[in-house]
Amino acid sequence: MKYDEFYFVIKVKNIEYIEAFGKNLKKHRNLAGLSQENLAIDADIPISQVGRIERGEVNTTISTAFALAKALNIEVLELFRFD
Amino acid sequence: MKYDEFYFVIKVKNIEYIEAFGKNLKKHRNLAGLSQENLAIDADIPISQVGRIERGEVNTTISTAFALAKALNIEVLELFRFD
DNA sequence: TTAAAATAGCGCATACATGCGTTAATGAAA
DNA sequence: TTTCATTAACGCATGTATGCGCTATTTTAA
Repeated sequence: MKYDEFYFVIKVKNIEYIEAFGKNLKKHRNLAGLSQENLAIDADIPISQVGRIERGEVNTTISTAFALAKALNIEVLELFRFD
Repeated sequence: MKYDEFYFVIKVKNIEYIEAFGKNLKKHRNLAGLSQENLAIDADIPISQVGRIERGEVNTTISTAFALAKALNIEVLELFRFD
């Protein structure tokens, strides 16, 4: 078998967007004056997960976003307000 | 061993919120005049997934929300603007 | 400096979202 | 009615977010 061309189908899941989301979360957490640990406790999620989200390591779910926003005392859509 | 009281720890992942999100997605899809299939194609996700999200069966991710909003030609935060 | 607090980052098991296919049910138009 | 389009809903494999624990690194304050 012989190939003259190679085709790559790469599905990017918008790493930039996920990283921007994490950055924005961190911003709001600092504005609220909360540590990752306190935010995690208030949102009832593991502290390690807060770190992973802020670092853009995970593509988190809308229910987690909801829990975080609630703990931060802001509207969920504020976590999505960035460029 | 004898128990006088039973304690239940149930972690609800906000089914109402997930259902409201799906309802709102459906609203925006209809506003855009798109079928589930066309939206799925534009957003590059399976049509079955669009249906599951609209029906509130799945707790979707922020990157999927991003892809849907892009296909709908709206800001992501519009998908989170509901009560 | 040193000590304490905060964050980064790893490993692992489990739950679940995704991706892909299929059929059933519903709706709309002829 | 019949046909076609749309949506609902199921099954299954795979990837990955979550949850929990732990240690390393960095930051902050004393």
